[in-house]
Amino acid sequence: MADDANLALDRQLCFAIYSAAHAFNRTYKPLLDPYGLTYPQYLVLLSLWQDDGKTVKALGEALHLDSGTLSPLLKRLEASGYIERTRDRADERQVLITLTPKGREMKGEAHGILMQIGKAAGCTADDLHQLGASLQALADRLRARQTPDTA
Amino acid sequence: MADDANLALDRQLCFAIYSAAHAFNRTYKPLLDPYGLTYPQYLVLLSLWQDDGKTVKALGEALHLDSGTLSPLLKRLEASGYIERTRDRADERQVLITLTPKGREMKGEAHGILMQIGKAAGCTADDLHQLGASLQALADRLRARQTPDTA
DNA sequence: CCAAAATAGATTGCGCGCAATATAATTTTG
DNA sequence: CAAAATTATATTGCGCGCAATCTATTTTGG
Repeated sequence: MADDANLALDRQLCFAIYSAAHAFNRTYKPLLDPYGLTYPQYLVLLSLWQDDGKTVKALGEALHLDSGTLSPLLKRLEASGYIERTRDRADERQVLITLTPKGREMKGEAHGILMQIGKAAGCTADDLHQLGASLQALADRLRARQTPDTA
Repeated sequence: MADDANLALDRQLCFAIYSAAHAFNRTYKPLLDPYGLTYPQYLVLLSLWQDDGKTVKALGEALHLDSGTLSPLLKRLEASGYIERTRDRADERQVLITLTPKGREMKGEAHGILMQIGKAAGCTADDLHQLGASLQALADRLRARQTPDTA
């Protein structure tokens, strides 16, 4: 019956995203281990390289993560010397996240890491861009159903 | 320079997969909560519906998970009544995972869940299938670099 | 047949990811 | 201007996900 076909599709897509995310994680791990970084921590650095000096909240919005995840993660990133956490003088509730020199230097290493990933992914930059765009669009649609902003 | 463009691509794709996986997770959560299931537990059921009576090892290969993840997860699935864990008489090292009646009945509920997801994803079954295939291919290429099976 | 190697699962420790809650600072209201 | 509501971050608890280690059971080889 059609139900079984639908279930197969469900399994295929859900599992594809789930396992692609894990495959990425596992591919990055050996590349990031030498720097004492995890994949989510690397994403934080990617975000800061683009735009340094964010608040925790802004970082959370950029990465779709909440303070329960970010607070301890950022403490570890500070402990390993990549970022600094400073209370905003003007609004003491906020914590500003800024790159240290070590954090900025790491950006230079990222290029080599990227090359490795590109090789491992084994397709053209265009293919990757296309896939990324499809995924982002899908994720955006899923998120739109969760938080009906336009009330 | 080109490096910055490459970094942007890196950020886009890595982040797209990472955040799409989380978006899926968050979309499934409210649908699975009423059944006391988590997303990885649901994936185990999907796999068993297709092929009941696997060993832990076979399940791990199907889902790309190891015993460190599966052992406690399967114990929870047993505790909530969806599966049974029985030692294989012929080889006492192995544990066979089989669906309980409750586990088999849950397959009927999956159809409704799937409909919800389809609606939330907001695209045709064909689109989803296409995207799933691209992702699976990418994940396979990434995994191929990690474990050079063909030694 | 028995010791060594291999195999299947389980356990431990650590880092997310998220819900729920707590705390502290700021803003809004009465 | 003080109490209440809001906002930003931190903490706690639980379930993965994975490396490393451990135990128990085959399987192999001498």
